[in-house]
Amino acid sequence: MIQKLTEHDRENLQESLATSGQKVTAQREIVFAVLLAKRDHPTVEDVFQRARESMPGLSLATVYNCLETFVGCGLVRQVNHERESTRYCPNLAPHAHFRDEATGHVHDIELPPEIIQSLRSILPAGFNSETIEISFRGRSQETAPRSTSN
Amino acid sequence: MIQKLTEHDRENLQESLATSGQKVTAQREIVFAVLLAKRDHPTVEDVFQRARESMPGLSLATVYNCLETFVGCGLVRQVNHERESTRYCPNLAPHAHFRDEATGHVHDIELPPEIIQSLRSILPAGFNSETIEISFRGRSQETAPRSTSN
DNA sequence: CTTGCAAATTGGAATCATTCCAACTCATTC
DNA sequence: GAATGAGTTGGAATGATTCCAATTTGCAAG
Repeated sequence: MIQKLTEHDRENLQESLATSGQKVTAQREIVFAVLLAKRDHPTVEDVFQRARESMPGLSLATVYNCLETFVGCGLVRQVNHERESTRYCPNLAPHAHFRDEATGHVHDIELPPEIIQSLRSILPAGFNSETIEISFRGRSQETAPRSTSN
Repeated sequence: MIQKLTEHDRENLQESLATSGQKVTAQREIVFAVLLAKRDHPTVEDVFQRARESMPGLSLATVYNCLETFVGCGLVRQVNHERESTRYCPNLAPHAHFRDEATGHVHDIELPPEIIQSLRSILPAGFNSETIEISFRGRSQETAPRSTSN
């Protein structure tokens, strides 16, 4: 069973929602509380299960709605890039990706070895990573249609 | 219509496949050629459409198979993390994620401001990014069940 | 208090990428 | 030229997510 929000967390919720013109509801409180209670990067289904313990009537659609709302007003982050079709690229050189939110295009960004080095160095002892994925998202002034096809 | 593979690319394909005990087939050649022809990070559906121009009978399942094979033998990369349920986290501080391939657990990794700085600096002029996502994947000796729940 | 409205919620249907599967093809080996 | 096994195929199944139309709720104005 999920404990109630602290006064502080509740205010935070209330303010963030208010900023984008939305209200605190019982469902939103519970979903938010679930996220704060156990920070294990739950899936929607996880959140749904946990929240239902406190509010058996809660629907999955509402969990989706709440989470979307929270992401929208910056209360939580989505860990996986938003779900889209998987994309493939034959560029095997280390590089990051930049996804233009306006056009949907993905550009390769060269990745200097120093950066890869320093990234590896932030991993705590005992963490071994074969793969690092870096992706930016934002807008670019696509001057010429390069990067995208070559 | 997709041009044929160059001698060099074909050898590359042949060798990579051979290394993991697999053969070059007409379908694989075409799918590989499609990937090399236009490096715009196509989706499976994109690849399917393009490849079909050269081989009308090609099936979608085969495109999936080919791409999986290529990823398996290191010929191409998957740009989106493999498709899984979206996950959420209320940790708004800048941090990277480490996904343990053995357990599936996702750990937050602190992200020093210098790194964020230097990452931003590799973006070419004209690219503005609000969001950077960094994720490692590998194995960790999960000494204690921390990070994952707190 | 009621009435009425807009925002939220709900359950179920629809969508879409992906996976699964059983049948079929094809090159090779015996 | 039959057996073997990898590869391919189309269609069905799955699973996450979105959509939608029908309530319900929270509040504000009368």
